Amino acid sequence: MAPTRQADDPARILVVDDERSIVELLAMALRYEGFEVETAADGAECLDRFPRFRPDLVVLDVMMPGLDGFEVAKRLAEQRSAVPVVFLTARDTTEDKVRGLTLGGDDYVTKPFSVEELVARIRSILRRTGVSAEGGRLVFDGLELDEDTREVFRDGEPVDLTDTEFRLLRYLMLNPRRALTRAQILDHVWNYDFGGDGRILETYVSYLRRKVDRPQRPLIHTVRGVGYSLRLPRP
Amino acid sequence: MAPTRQADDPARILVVDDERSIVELLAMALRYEGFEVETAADGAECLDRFPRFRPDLVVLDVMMPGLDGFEVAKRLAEQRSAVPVVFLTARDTTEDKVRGLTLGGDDYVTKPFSVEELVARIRSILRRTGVSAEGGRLVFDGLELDEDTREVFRDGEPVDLTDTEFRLLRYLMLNPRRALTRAQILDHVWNYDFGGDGRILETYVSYLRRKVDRPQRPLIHTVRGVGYSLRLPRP
DNA sequence: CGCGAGCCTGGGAGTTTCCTGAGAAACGTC
DNA sequence: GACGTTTCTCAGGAAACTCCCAGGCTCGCG
Repeated sequence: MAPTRQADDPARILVVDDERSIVELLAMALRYEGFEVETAADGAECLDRFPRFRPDLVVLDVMMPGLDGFEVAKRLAEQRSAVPVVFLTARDTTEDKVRGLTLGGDDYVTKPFSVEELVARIRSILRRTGVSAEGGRLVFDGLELDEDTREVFRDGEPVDLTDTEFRLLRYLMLNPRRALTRAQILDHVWNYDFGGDGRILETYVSYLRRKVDRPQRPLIHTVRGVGYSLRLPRP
Repeated sequence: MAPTRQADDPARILVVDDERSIVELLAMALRYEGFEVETAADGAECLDRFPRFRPDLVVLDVMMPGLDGFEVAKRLAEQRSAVPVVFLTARDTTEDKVRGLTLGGDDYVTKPFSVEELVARIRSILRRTGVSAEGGRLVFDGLELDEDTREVFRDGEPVDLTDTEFRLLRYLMLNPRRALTRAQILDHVWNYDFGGDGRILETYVSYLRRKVDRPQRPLIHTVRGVGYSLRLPRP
């Protein structure tokens, strides 16, 4: 019998991709985020698992052998399931193709994505569909970050951030006070195939400090030999 | 029959490394910490032992003859086991290689590591995965140490510690009232290949006393000829 | 009480880690 | 295809940290 979701149950997510490593990466990350996860290796398996698992959301690769992602989504829609879909597309996929197909509550993320970004999109959709109650507004001291509008305020003043700066700040604000290691931050904020110099983190911390931190009353603190931490300054 | 973990059972840890000395070092340290430990000398043995032992966490060397650590982790994941892994990597292993594989609840530690650091990482993961209930906050008299935020308080006052100072204090607070020998402390807090002067311990004890101890009501006591002990002062 | 071993701590050298500016490369826009 | 924006690389210099040393102090013991 298909489980029936209660208010406080973890949301269920079905991950569909033919690349084993991607499926594993996502399953692990999403389970860690507290979701209940099942996986499928192709479209047919997805359609097979769907009715029994009854996910709240499907993460669906577009490029798959056999049924492609769009086709699968169409069949799901035909079953009168209003389940939202997050498509995974290759970078070179023309955006127009994806648009048009992502009309409902759907969304899409281009590979390679950062895990943090995908999780944020999923959370955003679940908020809109009312599955997850938490609001998308993060607040810490005088800092405010709205995940849905992507607006950031410092003491009420709007601040313009680039995409990477925004994701970095969001990750810090999702883990206030914790000392996050450089590796954790790089893993969550940068794309999963980022192979470059880890010192890029320092550059972006520098950018962020300039834009959202105050020389007096700094919130972004270096934890030497470990990483960074968002916390109140010592008195 | 595979044992089933009860709430208060010790967590089970499988240690996999081809260097006998490392395996023994870790097995001893972890058993002493109250974990149930099994060991394996290579990837094949790990995969063999895994289903029967059903560990809550695997400590896995990356560089091993035959199956390497990544490959083993992949095979474990294929068995739908969501077991978290702590990878042991050589210092010169590029971070990028490990990144992307440590996304879930996983983590990694570079060799040579300090035993204390590895144990701390293990505890942190088990806390997050809900296996171990204890919070990451150590308290002794007016001293508080938060393992997640890496914050230390003396009578509510925040204290800034360097990395080594923090690890030393954490080790003392994990073993309150016990007289710890110089060798024990050096073995746990410093990297296992530390070949320097053992008198460095005195230097760091001095630093710590200055930062977290009170001249009246000292907590860090010298046990002459043995080592140090964290305890209340004699009245 | 006096001696020696063990311990404490200030000073400082050497190394590691971090910060930031400058600019190259990639991307999107008109 | 030229421009502006964003991402990323690189390098010099500053700062923080680890570790060693040496002189002096303390404790325990004879």
